[in-house]
Amino acid sequence: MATAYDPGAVEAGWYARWEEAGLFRADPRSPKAKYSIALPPPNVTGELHMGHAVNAALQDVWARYRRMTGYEVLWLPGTDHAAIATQNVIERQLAQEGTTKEQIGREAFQARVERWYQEVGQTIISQFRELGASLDFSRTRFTMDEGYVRAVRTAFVHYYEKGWLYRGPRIVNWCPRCQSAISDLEVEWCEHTDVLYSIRYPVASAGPTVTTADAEPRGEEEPWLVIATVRPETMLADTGVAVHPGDERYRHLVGRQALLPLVGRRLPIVADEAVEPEFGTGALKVTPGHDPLDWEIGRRHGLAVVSAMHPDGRMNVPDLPEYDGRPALEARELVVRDLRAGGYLVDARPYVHQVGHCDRCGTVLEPMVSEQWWLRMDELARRCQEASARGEVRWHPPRFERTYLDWLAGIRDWCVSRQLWLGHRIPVYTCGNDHVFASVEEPERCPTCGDGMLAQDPDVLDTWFSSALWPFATLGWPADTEDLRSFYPTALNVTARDIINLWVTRMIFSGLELMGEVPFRDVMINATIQAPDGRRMSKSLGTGVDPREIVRRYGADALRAWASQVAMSSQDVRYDESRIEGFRRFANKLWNATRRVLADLEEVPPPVPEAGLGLMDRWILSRLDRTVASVTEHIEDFTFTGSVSAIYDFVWHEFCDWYLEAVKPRLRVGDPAARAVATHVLDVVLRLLHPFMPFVTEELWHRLPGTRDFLVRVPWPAPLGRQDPAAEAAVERLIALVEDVRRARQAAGAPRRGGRLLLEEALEPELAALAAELAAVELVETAPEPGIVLSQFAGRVAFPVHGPEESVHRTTRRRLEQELGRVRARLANPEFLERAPSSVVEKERGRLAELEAALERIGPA
RNA sequence: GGGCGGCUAGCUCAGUCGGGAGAGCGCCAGCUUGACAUGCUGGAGGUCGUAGGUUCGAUCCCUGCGCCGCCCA
Repeated sequence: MATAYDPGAVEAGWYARWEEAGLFRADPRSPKAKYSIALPPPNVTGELHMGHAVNAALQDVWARYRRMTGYEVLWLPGTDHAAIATQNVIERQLAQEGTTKEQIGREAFQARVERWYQEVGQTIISQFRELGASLDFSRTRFTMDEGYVRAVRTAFVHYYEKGWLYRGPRIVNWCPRCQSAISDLEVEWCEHTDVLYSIRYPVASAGPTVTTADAEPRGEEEPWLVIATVRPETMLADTGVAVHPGDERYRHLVGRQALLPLVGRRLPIVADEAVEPEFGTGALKVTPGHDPLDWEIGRRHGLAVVSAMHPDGRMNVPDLPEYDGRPALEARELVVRDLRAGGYLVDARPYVHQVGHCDRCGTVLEPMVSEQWWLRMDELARRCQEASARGEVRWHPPRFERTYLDWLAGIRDWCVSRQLWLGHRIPVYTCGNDHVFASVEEPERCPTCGDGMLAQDPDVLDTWFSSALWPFATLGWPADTEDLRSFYPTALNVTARDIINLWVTRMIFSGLELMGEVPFRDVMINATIQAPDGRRMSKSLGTGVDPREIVRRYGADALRAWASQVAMSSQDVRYDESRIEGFRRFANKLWNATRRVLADLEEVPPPVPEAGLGLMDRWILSRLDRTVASVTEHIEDFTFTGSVSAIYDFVWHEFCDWYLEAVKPRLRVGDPAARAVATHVLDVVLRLLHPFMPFVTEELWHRLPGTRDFLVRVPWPAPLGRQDPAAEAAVERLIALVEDVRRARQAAGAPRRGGRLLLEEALEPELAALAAELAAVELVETAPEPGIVLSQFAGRVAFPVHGPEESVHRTTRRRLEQELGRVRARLANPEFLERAPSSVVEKERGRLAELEAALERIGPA
């Protein structure tokens, strides 16, 4: 066995053996209880990043733990076609080659995409294998594979036939670069500094006659209104002016008309609650075609909708040739120039506000009116709320349930259509006689008139529409499959919090509506891993971390243990490589501890005997029982941090630091109890650690004597009922004594070994001898003079050097006296004695006695 | 504007059903210790963001404030 743990050497080969043994292949006919997880499918936009690695590590803890606790586990992998994101990736590639998707055409584009899916899909799967993820790759799914297409079409037709899917012109977030609508949740808001322009809109005279656009003030009548806007070019599509109904300044103008500068259109002046009287002058230009709020106002007041922009973001105003066809920003400059020339521009000042960007390509979004498909959300949202009220989905941490409920409470209909080349085509057809119908199957003729000239809707579905079906479409839905019957609902969904509403919520209502049951019982939200600077990891900024690089340097086990320890933190976690490195060292520690135990094993040791154990044996078995309980409880509570810490501390600071150090001589001479106990502890530790560090535990497990099945098929350890408070108390005294002597030795500047120790407090003889050995001193029966008085344990020790005793005592005395002062002050408070629980008071009195005794032993200065 | 979270050692983070403040890394000093220098031994380092309140007692509970981050509008 190598003297140093080498993750690369340990991890190579195991995954293939696991797969060969079919360990991760789920059997729907197994009599065991079922436990399933649908892996959140990574986008096929590229390779896995740190977020995926963390997410997968947590799921694998559950998958392996549940297998070891007797469940039939299905952890189902797959990938998501991520239409808009993938299309962007391919478009960027094409741009680099100096072409565009329009130039190569739909067919060639499709072929490109297929090739890309193949390559990236393979990379992603091999990355999961490197991480040790115990996925059932025989069931790998893709959101565009044949069966999945059927699921998507079935879901669509289901909603369509219920009347919940409708098509209509509405204002949407439009990305001029992607040339597609995107949903509210895909808007990324960024702060921008723009210019806020104040513009005069003349008020038309009361009569029906049209006045000239550049009307001058006349008489006592209000000659104009001033409106404010950061997007002056949109005024070309204004169809009204709105003021707040309670605004005295404008009350007399409501019902009259304003004249739109540069255009000459008459704009009704309406009163609407949505106007903020404090903003600007309190008068709002209403542009229903290019602003969501204005769209609502326009609807309430029956204002016309004018669209002044092409889908690519250029102006569409044929009547105004000087602006027509120009990009929005260019048109903005021209409009401002002309307003200024016409005397309409009152003011222009810098203005900081939030601007929506496409979260896929970063382009500034243009609210625009277009024809889209919408899914009615009222009933679906209500079902989610009811399921939540019944406690059917448990969130971890629980507060995230509110993220979901708050969103549902203010929900709006879901724009499910996208104007992309990539994705699930909307299964709606129109025949030559204008009959419109939806169909799961590819139809040949119109079901109403039999016409065969069918045109399919050109749009595709929002990717999240298909992702929402993931937990059951992957199991074969809409077919009634064995997998679906055995593994739905799934047990768990582990997800980053930024997709709670994009994905988790939509899976829940899709499951409730299409399967009649929630898709999972538990939702575990994993923290986001940030770059060390506290910002999101970003590929373009070079702050991203490639998990494969980390695996290469520290091992998948170290990466996973770290992920388990940090990823349920309350909030984001900054990436800190030294912590991952710490787990590599931990694996080395475990490796060497195993090596040490194995070095003296000649054969399979007997089981741990009931009697004849030493105090150290009883102590470590007792501590082990507590560790088993703690690790298990923390997994069940979704607080893996506690599990990892419990096992780390036990292995390093109890088993290695004290037990192994203590029993080395016994192991060497073949003490059967020590061999049995040490082997047993390793046996249990490797099982406890396996879900977190599968490779190194598997490797060491198979090196233990005896025939060994794969760890994931070995039962999860249960406490042996070996808790032994007496042994724990006795060994605590031993530790206090050894630490006391070591501290005194270093404080005195004494050599590493040697010295005489007198015990003035009872300690079991076997522990006394052990303490002398561990502290490298000789036990004596008479007081060594001069000696250093110990503080935690009653005793004194003399080292071959003399002189520093008093300075050591001074330091100790100062420490003890400080502490004593605090305890005395507390006990001097009559209210404390009266009101604090007696156990707390007793504890303080005990400490007082200990401190006083220690000071007494040391004596006065 | 509304909501949520964070603020604990130099750094990254645990923790506390209210009762002697922890880990890893880093730092200082010393060690070829019969498993491990990916190690061993000892040590330094914190008014637990801030101001109040409740309490015998607050890092923990309550209120206000500040800064950082996220979500929603």
